Amino acid sequence: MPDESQLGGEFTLAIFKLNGQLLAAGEKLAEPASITVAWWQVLGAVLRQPLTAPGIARQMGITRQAVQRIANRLIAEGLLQASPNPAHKRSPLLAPTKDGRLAIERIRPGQAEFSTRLIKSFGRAEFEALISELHRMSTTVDAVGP
Amino acid sequence: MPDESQLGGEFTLAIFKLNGQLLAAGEKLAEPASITVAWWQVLGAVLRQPLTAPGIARQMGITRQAVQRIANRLIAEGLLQASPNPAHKRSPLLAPTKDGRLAIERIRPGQAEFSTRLIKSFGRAEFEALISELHRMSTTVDAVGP
DNA sequence: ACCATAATGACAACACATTGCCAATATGAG
DNA sequence: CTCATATTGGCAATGTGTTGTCATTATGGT
Repeated sequence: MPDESQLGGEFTLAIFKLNGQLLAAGEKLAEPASITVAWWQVLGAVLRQPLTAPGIARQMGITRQAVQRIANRLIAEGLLQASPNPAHKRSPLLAPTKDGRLAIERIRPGQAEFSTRLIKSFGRAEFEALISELHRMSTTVDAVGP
Repeated sequence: MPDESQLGGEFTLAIFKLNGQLLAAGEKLAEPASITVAWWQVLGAVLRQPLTAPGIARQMGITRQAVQRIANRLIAEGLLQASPNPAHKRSPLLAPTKDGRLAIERIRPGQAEFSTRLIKSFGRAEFEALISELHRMSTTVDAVGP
């Protein structure tokens, strides 16, 4: 059993590194719309259907407080709007404004271009297989994790 | 070409999620030593040989300022010590103190246990293959990236 | 040896995420 | 209906990372 500990560390570092690389790539892609990656993620979460702030947080896998602060900021910037929620008097449904959708639209071409080049360069079949393995790894970490 | 854009997004989200999961696991593992994951990483970087703060940063792939602040904190906590650097009068070499090594030692068993269980559950061959693909993906992102 | 350039440490401002706490509001079991 | 419990938004403190700036110190080409 050659060094499980070291192998685990190598895996962790590989994920951390890729996380940083993708964040940096996202910043560049989001720049033309003058928004940050976090704003992009929140706006993206409500493109298809309005959600409450805690609902967005659950979908993104981060805390509701983090989403709440970004949502407040996005509302102040006029990119997100709150509508009364019939199911929750205290928790309005959040949806992008026209400007919010415009911002996402301005990012889309660059994102599509980047994805296309990345997948082409990495190999489409291998790309899909990698995603599949990453999902399986997520499940495994949840099952095993300390 | 079915939706490269969506596939790219799915990949990014998978990496972000795993990043969060591994950070959370790391926090739990580091807790018995009362240190954070960032402290652990910095201490881990100088276990084998002393490095300067910018040297640690280059190895970790983050900015020297981020490392510097953590290093200053670790020195204040008595986990890291600075020794004169013959090659750089302004940039001391940083090495763990006895307490610093003790802290890492206290983490090691849990980390080894977690790694072993993770690799066993995921499959060793698949685990190694995944790391290899992640490295290849890092290279691809660097080559393609916006 | 000299001087432009690079590297380093310190400091500040900002973005993002976390935990913990509080008060107000839903929700659901009895 | 009532009351314990869960959810929600707001606020504060903290940790981690970034960029930018500044003064000081090395480094290297001429």
